[in-house]
This record gives sequence, structure tokens and C-alpha cells, in this order.
Amino acid sequence: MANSSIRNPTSFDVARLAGVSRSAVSRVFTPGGTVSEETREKVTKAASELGYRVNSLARGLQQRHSGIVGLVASRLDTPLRSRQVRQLSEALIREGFKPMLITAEKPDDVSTLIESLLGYRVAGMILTSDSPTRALIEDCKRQGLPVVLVNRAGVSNWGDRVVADNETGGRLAAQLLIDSGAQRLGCLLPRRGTYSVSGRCDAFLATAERLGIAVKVIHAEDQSYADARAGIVDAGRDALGHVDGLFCATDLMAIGALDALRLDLGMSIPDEIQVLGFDDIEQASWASYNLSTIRQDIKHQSEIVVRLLIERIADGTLASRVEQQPLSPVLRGTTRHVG
Amino acid sequence: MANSSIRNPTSFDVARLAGVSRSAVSRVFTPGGTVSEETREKVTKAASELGYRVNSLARGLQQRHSGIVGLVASRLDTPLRSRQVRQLSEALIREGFKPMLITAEKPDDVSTLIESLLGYRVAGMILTSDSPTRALIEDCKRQGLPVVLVNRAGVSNWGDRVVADNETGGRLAAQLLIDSGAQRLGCLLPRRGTYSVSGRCDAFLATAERLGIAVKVIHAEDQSYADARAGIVDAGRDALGHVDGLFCATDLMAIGALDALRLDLGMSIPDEIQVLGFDDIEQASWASYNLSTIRQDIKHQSEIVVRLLIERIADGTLASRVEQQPLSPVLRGTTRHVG
DNA sequence: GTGAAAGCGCTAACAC
DNA sequence: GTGTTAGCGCTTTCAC
Repeated sequence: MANSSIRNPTSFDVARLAGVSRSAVSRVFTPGGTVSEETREKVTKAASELGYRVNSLARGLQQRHSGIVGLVASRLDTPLRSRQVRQLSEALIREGFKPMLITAEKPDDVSTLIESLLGYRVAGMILTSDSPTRALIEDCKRQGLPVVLVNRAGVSNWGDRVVADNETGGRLAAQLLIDSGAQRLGCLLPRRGTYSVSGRCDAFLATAERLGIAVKVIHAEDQSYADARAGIVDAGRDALGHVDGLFCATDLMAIGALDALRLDLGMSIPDEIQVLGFDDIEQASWASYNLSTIRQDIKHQSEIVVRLLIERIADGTLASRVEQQPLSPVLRGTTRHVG
Repeated sequence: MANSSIRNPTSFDVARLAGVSRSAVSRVFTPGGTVSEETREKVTKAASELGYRVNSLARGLQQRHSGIVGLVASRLDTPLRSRQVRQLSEALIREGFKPMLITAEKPDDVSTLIESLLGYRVAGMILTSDSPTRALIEDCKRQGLPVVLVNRAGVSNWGDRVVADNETGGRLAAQLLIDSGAQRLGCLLPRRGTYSVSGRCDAFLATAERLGIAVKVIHAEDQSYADARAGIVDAGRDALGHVDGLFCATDLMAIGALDALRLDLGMSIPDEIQVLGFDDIEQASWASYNLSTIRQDIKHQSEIVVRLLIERIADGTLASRVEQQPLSPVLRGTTRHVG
């Protein structure tokens, strides 16, 4: 009770107790600080005695940034995104930053929110996929604020980007289905795709066309399990009757499709139709699905993102960079193995 | 380029342009501020002209807290947790707070991390389930820092708590299986349970005992899908042969169990054995599982959490409170319906 | 209702 | 190496 009214000790208190100046205290708590072993000890002792802790607010006021990084993500409760956020958060923390999480679905809110982040003098911002409006990125540019875009189209040539190699991904997918004996391909994708979703599907379609193979495109309302399932059910056996190799834009959609195919339409997989997803979310490996897919290495991705961010914070004049993260096929039970 | 060297406008700049004092500017941007309509207009105009934005760091330095709330969560990439974090984050933001996300698996790290949060003069902290050590909460107590615990045991009588009604939950589960005709119960739980997981299983076991029904307890190494599946497989048909109603501590475990039962052991559900989960994660409703479960309303939960937090920030002398969130059975295909 | 002045707690130059 | 000084940008008495 009375406890809460006790003022937190300041560097001044520590300085007095240790018999040194406040600058000395500051130096001890500053990573590159140059202090004699003797003062360092005195200060450390006094500090721990008092329970002193640097006030990051005051420190941030002095330096160029507060050590906070804005982490913007929509659909956080989705398997891929939650994994991304976890890895990004851990990577940021490991490097001494503190992630401020902005979750918002409507672009309008997001803009206001990010506005308010700027008030905290964030060191930079990480924007995942479908989150932010263009205007917002323009804003960051105006502020000279470091930005890393994850699986997202670039805007105004501002910020670094980490993207999956959609070109290769889509090609890989087509190749894989064809090599497994598929003759008539299908592609399930959301009506309004995000950068990476559309990118990989485009590459898939282009590859098929190049090889002279027809592709039946099936639309789902959105990227959710339910929409994917509904999309397949709506298309129905007729439309699918000819398709024997279905590429789905994401694993989540593939799982919806799988349930629709097997349970709603009574088809057998991979005998009647092979199914291939993208991402390798955890659920893809669950025994009931055992989904073949193309994996994005999210941990690796996060590390690249944070590295780029740190480099840019250190040097804002760097040219805009784009890094591609590798993809790897994961063959499970929804495709036919060859050899 | 040169852009980034331009200083952000301060309240001083706005004051000068508007021809008023800095205090006037401050008042305009302070929620309860008392200013004449005339100055308000002048200030607002000048501010937007200059692109002025309050510096939250400086503001936080002045006030009791920075408006940041620590949000501590482990296993963020798990369905239930990611939903919780999303809802909590959105609720906090709606109330004008900014969530700082701390994800860490090892308790040691967490303590250091939270330590560092204190340096940001956070308004309070939300600790989910298995995250933090006792020592940490003692720390918060010492600081007089508002804390809300989610589905977690209390410590030192500090902080408010929001918990599922485990007592009712466990009883409901037992009742439900028995009412659906189960005669020999089983209970799948992790070797080291968290507060809520252990709580509901204990209540389940107690209820069964009271009714004179034997329960076969099956242990999984941990709460994951894989561990649950392995737990069931290891137990094998023999141990399970007698069980015709299995309660699993979480949906994730139930799904692992389901796959083990059906795919590894070749049992048919719900005919040979009924399965009941807990939480109602999204995957429980996926057609391949169609899992009967007991739902926690996460959205509602988050709203309670944030309300408690706000109340306590407003008045730190409140007595410690515990709120229970309601549970509701969701009957799907893994139990036999009656009537 | 408004302005002047006094901090909030820290770091970064600059002399020593 | 260490201390002195001058801010960082804001809010908050306190007179007016």
C-alpha cells in the first residue's frame, strides 16, 4: 500500500550512495561505457542495494530512439502468423529490442495506431503481409523511420523487404504435381490475394501455361479454412472432376480443401486428386491431414528481418534491399511419391 | 535522406506558431484539458500544419506511467494462446494502451525481460497461464505494479485474476461423458500441468470418484499435439480397451488423441470411445476432427482482464479480485448425443 | 483560461 | 577516467 508511493531510485540516488557523479552511473549502465573497474563496482553495488533500474523513457528521450520496435500483424490467431510473430518477437528481444504489438484488422485503425507508435520514438517497424496501407509507409518514409516488410509488396521504394521466393515456389508447386503424375491441375486461391499468395499462384499458373497444361482456377472468398472449404464445395465434383492435382495458396486453405474433398465430396486423396499446400504450418503435419506442402522457414525469415532492421537502424542511408528466403518441398501423404 | 535529420516539431514549436504558451498546447492534447475553443482551434491548426505529435516518452516521464502494458505469453504459436493474445492486444489498444509483447519460454529469461519492462514505466502487466515465476510477481508487488493473471494460480495475494471455472468445467466434462453413455472413463493430461489444466482434470477425477466411476489416467509428456498422440499410442489399445469415454485436458491434446486413436490404434469414434476436449480452439471445429469440447469464451475473457486492469490502475488499493469466466459445452461428433 | 517556472530522469559534450 | 553543464519534450503547480 504505502509501498506504491515510494519513489523509484534515480541515478542521482545511486551516485550519492556510491560517492560518484551521475555521469559515472550512466556510464556504468551504458553498453559501451568507459569506466574504471573501481567505480564500476561501487556503482553496481549501490545500484543493487537501492534496486535501481535505468528509466528507459528518460533514456529514450535523450537518444535517437527508445529501443521499441513496432510489430504490426493482422490475423494473429492464424497458425502461420502466430508463428511469425513469435519468432519475430523472440528475435527482437534477443537483440535487446522490445516489440510493441499492433494488431488490427481494418487499415484505418492501423494507421492511427502506428501514428501513435511514432510518439514512442520507436527504433523501427516490422510490417507483416497484408497489414498496412500504403499511406502509412509513406509516413514512415517521411519520418525516416526504418521499416522491414515481410512477404509484402514494396511501396515508394522505402524499407527493406523479406519475401518468400514466390517465383520459385509457384514453379516448384506445378513441377511437383506434374512430376507426381497430375495431368489436369487446379489452383485454389482467395478472391483478394495478398502479395505473396497472389505471387505464388501467378507463378504456378504461368508455369502450367508454359508447359501447356490447363489449370482450373477455383476461388475462395478469403484465406480461411471455412472459405476454402466452401469454395471447393461450391465448385463441386463437376468442376473438379477433371482435376487430379490441386495446388492451394496456403496450407490453411489446403486443409479446408482436403476436408471438403474427402468429407463433403467423398473423393479419395491422393488417388483421385492430389493436394499440395504452401507454408508448412503445424497442422499440415497432423496425421489426419498429412499434407504435402512447400515450406517457408519462418525462424530463418525472422532472423533475416531483424538483421535487416538492425543494419538499417545503424545506417539509414542504405539502399532499399530485398532478401528472399528459401523454400523447400515437404512431401507427405496428399501427393503421390515418385521413385 | 536529409529528411531524416529534420527535428520533430515540439510543443514549443506549436506554441510559437499558434501564438500561445506551451502549457496551452499541452492542455489541448491532454484528454481532460480545459482550454477555450479559440486556443484549441489555433493550436490544433498549428499542430497539424507542423505535423506535431506528442512525445509519449516525455509525457510518460511526467506522469505515473507510459501507457504501455506488458503482455507476457509463452507458446504464442499455439491456437488458444494466439487467440488470447490477439484479443488481449485488441482490447488494450481499444482502451488506449499499447501492448508490449514478451514471449519467452524459459522462466529465467522472462524475469530479466520483465525487469526491463519496468524501466518503461508500464501501466501494468498481463500474465498468461504458465508464463512467469513467482519471484517475478513478488517483484511487481514490491513495485505496486498492477497485474492481472489469466488462468493462473495466485501468488502472494497480489494482482487480480481471471480464471475459467475449472471446478464446473471438470464436473461438466465428467457429467457429459457419463450422460452420453460412457461407463469407463479415461483422462489424458500432461505430466506437468498448468494451473487450469490440472484444475479441470482434478475436478473431472473428483466427480468421477464421487459417482463411483473408475478413471484410467493417461499421461502425456507435455501439452502438444505430438505428445498427446504419443501418450495415447504408448498407452496402447490394452490400457484403453476398457475406456469408452476419454476426457482430454485441452483441445490440442484431444486432437492428438483423436489421431492416435483412429489412425494409430484403428479405433472408431465415438462408437468404441468418445472423446471430449477443452477450450474450443478453431481446429476443434474442422471437419476431420469435429471435436466435442467445453468452450472458454476468449473474447469475453480478454474484456474482463482489461477491465480489471483499468480499474486497478485507477485505484491501486483495491483488494485482490478473482473473476470466473463462463464455460459452455459444445457438442459435436466425438461424443454421442442424447435425445 | 492562460503563462512562467520547475521539474521528470537521463545522456552527451566538454573540460579537467 | 571523471565531474559539470546543458539539454531531451513534456506536464503541472502556481499565480494571474
